[in-house]
Amino acid sequence: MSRPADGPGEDRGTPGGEAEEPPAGRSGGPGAVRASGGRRAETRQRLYRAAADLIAEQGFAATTVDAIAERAGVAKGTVFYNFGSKEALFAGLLDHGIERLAGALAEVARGPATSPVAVLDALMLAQLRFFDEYGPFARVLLAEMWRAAWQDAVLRLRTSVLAVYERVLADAVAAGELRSGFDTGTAATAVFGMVLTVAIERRALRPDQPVEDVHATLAELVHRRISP
Amino acid sequence: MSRPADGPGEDRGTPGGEAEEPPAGRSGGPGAVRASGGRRAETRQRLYRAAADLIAEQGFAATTVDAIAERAGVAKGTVFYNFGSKEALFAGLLDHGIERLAGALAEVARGPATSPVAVLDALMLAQLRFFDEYGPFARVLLAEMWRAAWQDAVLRLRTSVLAVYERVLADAVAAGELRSGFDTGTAATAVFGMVLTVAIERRALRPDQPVEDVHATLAELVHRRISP
DNA sequence: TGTTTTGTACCGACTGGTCAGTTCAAAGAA
DNA sequence: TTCTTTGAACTGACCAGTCGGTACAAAACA
Repeated sequence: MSRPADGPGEDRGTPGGEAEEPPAGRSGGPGAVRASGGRRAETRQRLYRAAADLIAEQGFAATTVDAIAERAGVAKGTVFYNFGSKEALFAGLLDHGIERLAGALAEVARGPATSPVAVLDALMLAQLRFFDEYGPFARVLLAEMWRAAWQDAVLRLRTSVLAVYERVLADAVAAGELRSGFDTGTAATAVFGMVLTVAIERRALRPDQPVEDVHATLAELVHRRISP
Repeated sequence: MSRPADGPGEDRGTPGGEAEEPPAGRSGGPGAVRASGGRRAETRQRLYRAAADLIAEQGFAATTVDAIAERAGVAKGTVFYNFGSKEALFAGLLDHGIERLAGALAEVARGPATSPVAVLDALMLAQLRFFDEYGPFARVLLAEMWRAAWQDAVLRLRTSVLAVYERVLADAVAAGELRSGFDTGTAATAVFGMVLTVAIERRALRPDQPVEDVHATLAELVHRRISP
């Protein structure tokens, strides 16, 4: 093997790691860390988007790395340079999406304090809008959420997304708007799953229906406005 | 091959078809049809169950026919003898499950006529119980429901399962329990997705919690009993 | 009655193709 | 100079589907 002198076989520089940051030259050069101010980040974004699109259509296993690279407009080698493996790319995609969703919901929850029911409403709308914008990600999440392989991601989903719902429901209990003893954990999952399902269905089957209409229906379902 | 004169190459007996019934000897021998009293049907059942288990864990593409055959305790050839292809096996599995679920819900809807809200309650409980019993199928359905490849099955799901929910919601509108103009289609999907998600979550994370408790939470969420 | 034929159901080694991941020299960017 | 990307060839594992063949029960026949 011709490899010059790169240390014992194993892998060469192998940059693709978990790190969101660039690999950080092991030479410790100080300036090197911040590195290519965003070129690499942009490549990763493109790969995330391409992967989400394809995996939403075909599933993880059926989607080839070649196809992802082609759709993203990069060379196959770039995928492995950036992520190291197909699985790591996917794990990164899940994390990235969950983080954004959690951010969107947390922002709503931080908003001007009104009644818990109003906040719940706003959360559902925010989730609906998020999945409307990132439809492929919604499908990927739905399909892969319960696979044992990605339990880490599911855990993050629970602690960062479902927790927002659960907190609001707990507030509602505290405010006397829900019976005390109400199972806020199950209800949080229920609302999340409801919104996720409807968001996907709307995109797939009724793209013309305004998100706001769908949201109104869900709001009516979930609280007392149900009554005529 | 010893088969006498079976026509030009193409496929030989190629039994694996859609038919639920045995292929039925073309010689028309009357007794032959009932054939080996359900042996084949039982093999198919075993294959359905094995496929559902494995696909729930790993997804369709990642599940090999070899693995399905092994888990079912049959030879690989038998899978192709019975279904013709991996895809056809999966399509059969979806159909089979949807048919059973639709049957369970339709039976509830046919029951003694009470208020629409009570029927909605009963439907949710029935769906919860069904997915509790056929957990792997629930996960398969959730994960694969939106893939373009299985649109036929989704259509059947809509016309035979979601329609039951939609009808009850329409009854509720007619009975004045919901505002007229309420979007029963979206709401039906919402309820279905909510129950599906919660059923999977319960099985995966809280297997000890009684289904009835989960149902009570959902019931409170969905209609006016929400109020303290 | 015993024997032969027929068709169903199943078996499992084998094949042809596919794909994740590797390697590497060279070019572009910062 | 160093980091990042390119592009194309290569490998080794893996897998859907095939096909020659077996087992067996129920006709059909003698």
